[in-house]
Amino acid sequence: MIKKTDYKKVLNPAQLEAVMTLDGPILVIAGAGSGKTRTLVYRVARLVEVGIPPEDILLLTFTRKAAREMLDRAARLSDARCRFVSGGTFHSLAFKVLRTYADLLGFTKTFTILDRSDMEEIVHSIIPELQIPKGTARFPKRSTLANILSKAANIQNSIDDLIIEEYGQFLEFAPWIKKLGRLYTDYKKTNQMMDYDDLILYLRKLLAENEEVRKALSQKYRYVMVDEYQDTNTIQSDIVKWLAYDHRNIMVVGDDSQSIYSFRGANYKNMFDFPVEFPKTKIIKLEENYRSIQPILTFTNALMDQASEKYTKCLFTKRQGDKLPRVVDTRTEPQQAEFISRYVKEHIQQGRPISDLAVLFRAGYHSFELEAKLTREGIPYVKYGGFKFLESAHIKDFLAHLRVMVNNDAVSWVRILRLIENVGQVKTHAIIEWVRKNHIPPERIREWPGAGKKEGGLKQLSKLFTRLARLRGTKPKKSVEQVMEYYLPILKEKFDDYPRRQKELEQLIPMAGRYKKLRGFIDDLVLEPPTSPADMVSPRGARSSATKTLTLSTVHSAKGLEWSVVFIIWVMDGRFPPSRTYENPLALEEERRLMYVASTRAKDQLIMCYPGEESVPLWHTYGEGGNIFRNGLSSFISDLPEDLISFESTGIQKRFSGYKQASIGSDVFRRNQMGSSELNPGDKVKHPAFGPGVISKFIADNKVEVIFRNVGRKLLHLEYTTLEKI
DNA sequence: CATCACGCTGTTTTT
DNA sequence: CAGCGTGATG
Repeated sequence: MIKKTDYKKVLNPAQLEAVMTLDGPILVIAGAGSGKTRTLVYRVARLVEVGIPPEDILLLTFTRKAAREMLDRAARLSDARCRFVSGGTFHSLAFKVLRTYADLLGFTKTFTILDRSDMEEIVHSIIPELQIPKGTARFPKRSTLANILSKAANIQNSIDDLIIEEYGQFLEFAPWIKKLGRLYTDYKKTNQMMDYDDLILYLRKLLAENEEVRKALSQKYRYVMVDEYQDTNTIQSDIVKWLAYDHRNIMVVGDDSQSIYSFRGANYKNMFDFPVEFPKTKIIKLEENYRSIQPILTFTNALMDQASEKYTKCLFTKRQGDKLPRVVDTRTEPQQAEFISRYVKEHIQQGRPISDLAVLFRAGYHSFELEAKLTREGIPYVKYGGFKFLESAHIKDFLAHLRVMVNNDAVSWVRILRLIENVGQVKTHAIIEWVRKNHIPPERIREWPGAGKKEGGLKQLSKLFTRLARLRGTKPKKSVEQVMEYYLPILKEKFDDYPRRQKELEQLIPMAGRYKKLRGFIDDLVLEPPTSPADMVSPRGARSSATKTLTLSTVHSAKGLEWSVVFIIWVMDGRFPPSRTYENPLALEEERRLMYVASTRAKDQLIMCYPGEESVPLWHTYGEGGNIFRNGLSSFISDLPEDLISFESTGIQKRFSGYKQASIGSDVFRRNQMGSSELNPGDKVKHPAFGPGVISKFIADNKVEVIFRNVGRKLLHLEYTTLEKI
């Protein structure tokens, strides 16, 4: 069905210009809530309307889901053909292209994609090869190593530089980490594997070095649009350049103020470089906000005015409202929780829906205290963010069985075998070695010469694989059911909370039902993990009655969601390495952007809660279950003109002052081993941890008097220390 | 050689 | 809180 659209009626002048300009490079600077998606949707519709075949249009978005939603909307409002527009993430595009051209890079077309935890497992398995001397303390753990390697790949930095800049505490391990990186790369090559970073790196390589591929792609995708351009990294922006190299029909949309993915190499400066790369770029600013009331926008404008590098834009709105954003100065986490739960209760009493409310946190674990409070008060809530469905152990276990059928990879074998009783690390590796050497198909695993009575589990496993082998070539649903039958007993044995996990696993059956081939199912699961809220709800305190929900969320997963009242909990804690503290102006900038993103989610009211300024210059702790906060109020809020925000205080007396270090309660002590580990202001952190080892060493080195209490059977509890007065 | 219990460490965000 | 390493036990 094709509807004629009167664009002038539904778009404002800036949006209209973005929609009607079809050729040549365009940069759309889309402020928060300015109808960015709407603009993209109409532009897709317009392109199709003027006769561009939908499959010639490429829409790169942040998530696959975002692409689908946009295309559905475009299809609904004008032309059903919009559904056939090519849309997806950089990674899914790369995957499609690489499946076709893998041989040009020395890969087979059936290479395996590694997700983050696969990567970590491989990294972990390589560590012994480094032959690190025994007794070496604090070698980074697998997830940290994976982070380092991945980030180095993403920002195109040497591992040395990255370690110096961001992982100073691991400086002494740099040579080993570099070696690890090389071994990991080798491993991937010999096993025909690519991780997420490789996908985009190889795509760029293909485009840069192979003119044929570039021609083919730019002929295929004659119109390219990129959403959330501020969140692309340099590699991705290179890909964009190559894709548009021949035709220059490229539109990128983003907001330099909303860049939140710098931790994985996103570079908002791409927004500034775009007009340089593409001369004669048309720059269009969308500044009218349709979401918030003016006081909130005035506040966010003022916030971003402080940014050092930006496209100057000024958000405005026609929405009426005069409530100022409130800053509520609490002193402890329990107080924050108390304040919010009281607000929520009043809100409910006034008969307003609880789903109006959202609480944004920068990090998932900042919500623990509030979650506990809400649970105690019987206030239902849903938590978004946190660990993904696919990353949980049971899902990985489960899928490993299927993956072996598609690709005999060692990572999956390790998972599968470790689930069998009486098979540990040693036997696992012996079996894998045996399988590899003798080219044993999975169904013959029971023939392993080392198997005795104890390893009866191998027989069961063989049976499973025999069944799966028979199902080869059929639709994946049946295979999934077979694995389910095999795995459920293991699940029940392994996890106490198996009912929940079982339910999650059962979701896989209908998903598999939509696929014809097992391989496609698995590849999509890795590249396109289910991201609906239902999938993301964390086990912790989640309620299924989702009608009345207070949504807790990290800033990140809050993208694209809206609420009337938003609380922002802004915890400044001392857990980050030195580059993230406020001595670093770049970190301040990033914090400001995060705050901007968070605040522009608000519709009517915005309430910020955070610990107030203390006179303790270094760090201090709060009571039971508290956090270590660093220097309270953030400078970029306190610098703002007073009439933009209203400050309130819950008026709790200062607990500690005048000491470099105040007190460490035993509970807090257990929880807060992070943070600044040298206890001198301005000193660089040498250890990531602030645990008993570091404390006692510090005490010894500095000959500081310390009082130990609660020296129990378990652990030396350091309850109170007093260091020198400032 | 596997497993269990215990103690310790390190905790963001995600394709 | 969970994941890791270690050392004791079977």
